[in-house]
Amino acid sequence: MAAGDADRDDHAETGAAATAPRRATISDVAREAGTGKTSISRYLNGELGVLSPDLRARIEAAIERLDYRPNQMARGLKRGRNRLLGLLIADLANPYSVEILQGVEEACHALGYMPLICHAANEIDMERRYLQLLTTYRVEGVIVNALGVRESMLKPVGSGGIPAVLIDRTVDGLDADMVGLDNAAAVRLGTEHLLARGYDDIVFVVQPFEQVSSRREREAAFRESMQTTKGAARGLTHVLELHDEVAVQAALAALDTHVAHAHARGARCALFAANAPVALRLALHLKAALGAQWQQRVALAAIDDPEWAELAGITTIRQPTRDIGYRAVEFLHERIEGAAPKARAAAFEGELVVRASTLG
Amino acid sequence: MAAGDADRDDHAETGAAATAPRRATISDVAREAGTGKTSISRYLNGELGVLSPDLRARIEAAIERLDYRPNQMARGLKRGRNRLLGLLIADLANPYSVEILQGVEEACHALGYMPLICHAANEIDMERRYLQLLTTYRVEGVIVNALGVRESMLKPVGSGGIPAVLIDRTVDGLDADMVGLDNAAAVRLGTEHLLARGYDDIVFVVQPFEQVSSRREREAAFRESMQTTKGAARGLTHVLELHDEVAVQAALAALDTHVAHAHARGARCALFAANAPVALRLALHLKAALGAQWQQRVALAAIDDPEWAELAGITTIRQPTRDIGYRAVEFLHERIEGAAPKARAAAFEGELVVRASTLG
DNA sequence: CTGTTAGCGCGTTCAA
DNA sequence: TTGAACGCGCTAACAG
Repeated sequence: MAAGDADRDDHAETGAAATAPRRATISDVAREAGTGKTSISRYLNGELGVLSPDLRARIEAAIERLDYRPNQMARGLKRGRNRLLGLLIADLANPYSVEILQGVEEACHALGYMPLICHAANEIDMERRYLQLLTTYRVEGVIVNALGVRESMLKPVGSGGIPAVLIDRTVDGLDADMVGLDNAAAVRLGTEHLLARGYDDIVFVVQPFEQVSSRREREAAFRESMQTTKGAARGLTHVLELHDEVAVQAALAALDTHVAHAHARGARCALFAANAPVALRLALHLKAALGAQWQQRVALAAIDDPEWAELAGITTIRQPTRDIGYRAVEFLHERIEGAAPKARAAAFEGELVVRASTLG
Repeated sequence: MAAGDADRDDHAETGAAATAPRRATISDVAREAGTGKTSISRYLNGELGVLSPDLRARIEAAIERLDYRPNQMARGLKRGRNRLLGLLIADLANPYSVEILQGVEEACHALGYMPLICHAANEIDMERRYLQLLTTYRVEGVIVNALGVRESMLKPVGSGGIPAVLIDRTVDGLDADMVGLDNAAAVRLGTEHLLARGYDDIVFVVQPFEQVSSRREREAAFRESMQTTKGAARGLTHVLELHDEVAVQAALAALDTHVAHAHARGARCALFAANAPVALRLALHLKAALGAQWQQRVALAAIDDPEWAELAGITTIRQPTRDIGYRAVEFLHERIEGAAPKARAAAFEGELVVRASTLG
């Protein structure tokens, strides 16, 4: 009927199936309050002292009546900041990540940011995709906990680009802020506990660690802390590629024979998992291989403290995940505000939680 | 050219500490390619056939050179759609939620949406806050899995507002799409399994269920399936308020005495947890109270199939979480595209996973 | 104290 | 085939 373009007024109250009653804009509010957009904007931005009580009341009423909500997008477009923080997580199925998340959210909440959470689900090209997407949405900063990010991906981030902070792992050739566990200390804590408990054959089990700095550091720390030990305890590293079932089976078989030999030798054997996913896989295998009483045959310790640790009774090194997440946001915030361009790093201490598994 | 306004070229490579080299805009690209913004826009929107090969090449080059990324915010502002989907999750610490998330992400990926994940961490005013925030960011739709959302909160959502779909639980007085588990069937599956296994004293353990529809439904289904049973099996419901430690202790104590009495009576007792968090709490308690061999004293089954279920050897009813999340997005998508205003519901079937716990 | 004006980065007519 | 002009919802100078 109408020859015009967008001048339809069919959004009248036609009952229930009304076609999306356009959300009120700042202009609508201005009209409703009988004033200009500027005053509304001022009101919204808390410049209260500058408004006459009368106008202020009218504005309040109008906003209420129209159920008006300022459009963050438009706001961001103008201001240049949209209060969005990108959060790239490699694997949300890992309880560690969720805990980090809580800290991040808490901090965002406190500092007025809105976290845009991206879950790469361990897929490396997902990471790339999301990183681009975050860029596209003009997030003010990114917190990255990823596996395959190359320096090239964050190129625009590190130097002249979006402020970034890394969690738990660094990226080769990229100098960004970094926050995580004090891996060396944590591993030492675990190793020394096991040694003190009389275990003299310790196997450190870790996922392929070439790519991920924290894994590398933990493994190195393990070797070192075993070497500096006076005793004749044996230390060995086993690699578990969790996403390759065939490889896992082979590795577990190798582990089994190692444990068997140790037993035959009369040694007391302990497994030290580098993180929760590894620990879970080990526990499942041990249970399947040795029965419900597996705990009495081989000790298991791990970095990370997942919810089932207590149930399985394994000794763990708990990370202050909440603090880590919180600090990450703080770092980012400072950078966004334009502070300290020198790359910083925060390493938090882990806490040893001794459970039945290593009391044998 | 110089008479213009924003013709500053101070973004030259001044070294490392360059002050945030403003991201290229569409105008920059146009200038670089020696053309107008319109052509760039066309190129971006895939209207390729309308561009001369020459221009097209120049544009491509310019974009490459400037590392240009279209600003989604501005784009959304104009178009009215920003491809953002709000996702409100009550508790990410619950593995169920994370699994749902995977399905949602997968679907978003496929349909071209960007999920904006909000984690309420079981706090009811967080939910409110986030719901407002989502509105503020003009998400095109919301997927809600929450505990305290009232009809009033989603008022603007249900009828004339943002399209919404509920996961796992409905909201009183709100007719939105809904997707979740077929609770009645799932509970029946579990109950019948337990009865068939010879358990004749079954305790259904659930969190306070007045507010959350799925809990209500599960409890009702439990009572019903116990009643329709011919045998003389006993059925009882216990409530566990997980966030109130005092109440939990009391409830667990009551549970203990119940189990003891059952044993004294010579009955075979089984616990049926309404979800994973409850199951975990129960398992932890049983282990503490009965020792590592608790499994042999009392059977434990649960709805939900967390990663530790296999480790603890408890029988579970696994939900097709991925499908649920995926379907939720599909529903939302259809609605966003302006389809079917009648509220639909999708109930997925659970799958019984029998483990040692109920084979006693 | 208040309103007017000019864009933010982009898509979309409408002419050329 | 291409480009100029206008406006999305909002904020930030400038006047009044």
